[in-house]
Amino acid sequence: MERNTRQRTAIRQAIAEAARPLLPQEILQAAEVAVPGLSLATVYRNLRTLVEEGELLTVTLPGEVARYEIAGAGHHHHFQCESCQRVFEVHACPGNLAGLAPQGFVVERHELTLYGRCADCSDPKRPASARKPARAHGH
Amino acid sequence: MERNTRQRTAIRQAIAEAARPLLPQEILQAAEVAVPGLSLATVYRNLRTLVEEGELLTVTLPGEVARYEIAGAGHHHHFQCESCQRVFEVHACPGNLAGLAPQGFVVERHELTLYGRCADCSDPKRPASARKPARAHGH
DNA sequence: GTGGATGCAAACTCTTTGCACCTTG
DNA sequence: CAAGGTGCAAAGAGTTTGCATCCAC
Repeated sequence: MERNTRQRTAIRQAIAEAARPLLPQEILQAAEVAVPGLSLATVYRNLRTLVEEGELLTVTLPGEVARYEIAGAGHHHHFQCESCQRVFEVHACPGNLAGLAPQGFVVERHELTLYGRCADCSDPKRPASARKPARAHGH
Repeated sequence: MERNTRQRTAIRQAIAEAARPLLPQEILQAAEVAVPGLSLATVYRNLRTLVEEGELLTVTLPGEVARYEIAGAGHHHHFQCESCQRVFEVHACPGNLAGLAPQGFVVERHELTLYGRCADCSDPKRPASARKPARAHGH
């Protein structure tokens, strides 16, 4: 049976408030404000549980680690800003992609990712350097 | 200056012969036939070098580790078979995706991945279980 | 001969797991 | 109070790197 712990509540809320797919690290940062001492392992365990329950969706962009978003928005795609690295939902779809595959291939679903500049970063009045990127590690 | 070692030659050839994007592990397996004792570190080092030189392309599908393919095929997308997990090139593109993003977003490029059954796996005469999957790990 | 390349093992990042303790229902 | 949840640290997978040795040019 499912329990409602402070930790789970804080994790759920952090994702709900973000309105965009978040990294586990970002979720930890947002949720540990409400629950000091929250561990990354707990974030991962809850993410898995919430995905299995269908409350969250895993968003995996090419070459990126998994992000998490609230489920229920229906079929959609994602846009990643190449300036701030943040990911946004795109509620549009080119559709009708079954014909693109070679002879004999059966297309069942598709993933589309758009790249470019988000509204903030393409606005000359608000340069990218003024905003905090969604991830900061540099290999 | 670039050198042509037996290792680099074997790695290059393994990828060229595959005609589809390969995992580092698959490249190692194919290349160590020609160069016994080849190490995975050498595969990774050469992959990086060859990508930097523009000879190879990194193919990163959502939620998958990087694969590598020969560069120069022009703009294309990929198809992953959900039965054998292998990845194939798709030389078609829906095009004209710039209009899908929200107001103020600038689309510069896109990635599209199709999922379904490859020609082999959708052919009832050749069941998937008869073919070797491209990756075998099961978390 | 010398600088790039290799093999090995250790280090690193991201994620999962074992275990003892704690907390919710 | 029992089952599920948590924190910590250790373990795993995939990838990178330090270092001594090797070998192409």
